[in-house]
Amino acid sequence: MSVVTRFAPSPTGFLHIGGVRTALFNWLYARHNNGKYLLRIEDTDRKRSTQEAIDAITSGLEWLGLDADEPPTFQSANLDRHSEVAIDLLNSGKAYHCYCSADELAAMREKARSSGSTRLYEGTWRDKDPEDAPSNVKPVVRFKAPLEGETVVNDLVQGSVTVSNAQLDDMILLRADGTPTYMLSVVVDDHDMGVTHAIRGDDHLTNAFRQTQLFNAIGWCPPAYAHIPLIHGSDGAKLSKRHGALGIEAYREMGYLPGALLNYLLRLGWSHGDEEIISLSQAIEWFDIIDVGRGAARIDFDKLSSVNAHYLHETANEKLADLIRGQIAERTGVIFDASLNERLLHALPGLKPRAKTIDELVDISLFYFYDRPLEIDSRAQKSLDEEACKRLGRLFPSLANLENWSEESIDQTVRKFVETEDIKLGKIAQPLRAALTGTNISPGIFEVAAVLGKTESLGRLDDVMIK
RNA sequence: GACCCCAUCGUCUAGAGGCCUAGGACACCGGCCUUUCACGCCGGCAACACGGGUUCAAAUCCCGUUGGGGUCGCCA
Repeated sequence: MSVVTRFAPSPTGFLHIGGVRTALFNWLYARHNNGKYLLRIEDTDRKRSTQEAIDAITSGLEWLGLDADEPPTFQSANLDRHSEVAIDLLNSGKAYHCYCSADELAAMREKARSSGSTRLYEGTWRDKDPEDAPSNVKPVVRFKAPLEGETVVNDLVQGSVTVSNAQLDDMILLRADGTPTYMLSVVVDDHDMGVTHAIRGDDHLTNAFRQTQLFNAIGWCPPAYAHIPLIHGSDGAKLSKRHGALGIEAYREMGYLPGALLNYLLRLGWSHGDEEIISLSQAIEWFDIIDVGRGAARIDFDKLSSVNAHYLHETANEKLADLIRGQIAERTGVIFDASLNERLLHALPGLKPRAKTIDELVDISLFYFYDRPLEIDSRAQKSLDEEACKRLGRLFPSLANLENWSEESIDQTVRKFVETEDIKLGKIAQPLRAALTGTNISPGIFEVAAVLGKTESLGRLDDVMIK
């Protein structure tokens, strides 16, 4: 039987990092087994589902490259089918109408909790005569769950998990308005879509028992379940919306690369020996659920950054230029023409190793593009005292006379100058850096001068030097 | 509270009874390189939650304790 997995987010909020990891694991497992990976939008809660959230999920997954093998399924489109299954269950005596009011239910819940029971609904209408039904109440349809014995889920991650059926009450299949509930919809859709492996968050583990019971009652075979541990915040608490969990687009905006994010997430809870940097194709080859860990993991932005830095450094300059050009233009006001594009491309090799995220890369690239005269920051200002400015003035002519403006020739010229002035290289290199970049931190200063070009370099020098 | 799950350096993890004096990565601390900041390289700090078993031998198996997490909707 060929493998079919699915990622089934509900579009009631953004696509968060835990969801992305669930999607990744499902995607990898399908790819590894030459199976199919499907996307199902669980939008049966019409009040809370939004088009905005659907778009966020779709574009997030697209950005990450987690492509589904078929167009997404919208659960809301299958409502009739779900209801039919419930009606069948009703007709075969495996489900029944329940007329309890919200107040009655609340009372039962209260009672169950104080008596230490998990079985919230008492099964009031399970065996009652339908003749006794109040005419003014629209009933829900409940599943007639087994009262005795136990239900076992052979989880691919957690192992065999058993719960006593006495713990599980009769879940609602159809609401009073006739619409199916999540528990029913998931079961029917998983079956209809041919899902063989349901890889999802650990928070669904208890649902697996009820879903298994439903599958059995209908006479279908449940998929293999794999409940992966949740991702916690750096404080160890649940990564929830309330605790500042972010949508995937926020990570994009923070300057993380999709490949890096995926690599980082993959290593959260899954490992292959000591491997840390793992390409997607390598991951497909190696990934198996057996290697997924059982403990929850905390998100660590330092490590994410470190992985991101690695991917950033490996990204081709042209690609990087495409990624940052817009932001540079926006922040400096420059309009990129052929020569500025050229400048950016030449600047990148020196800039790249100094940045961990796309954001940082933009930050440290800006000085190449600001218009003259440059704003000199306070730290750089310190190396531009009168003496230094005069020295730059004395250096200027020999640079102006350079015919071949290259990193090597600038290097030679400056070193010669250092000899004649009998000073340390730093005495001129730092003022030069301040003049050319407006800061005291930058790539090698000869490289900077070369990338900037002769005209721009001499101009920036002229702005601060004393003749 | 009830039920279920989990437990190796600060963090992510390797580890399937002897290969463990517990390995790697991030972070942190030194050093080298160097005109600055990085990158890179070298080195260091740092963990089997606790208590009982089982065994010739336990981080690895069993039980308990403690700690953490999840679930308990006519939400998904």
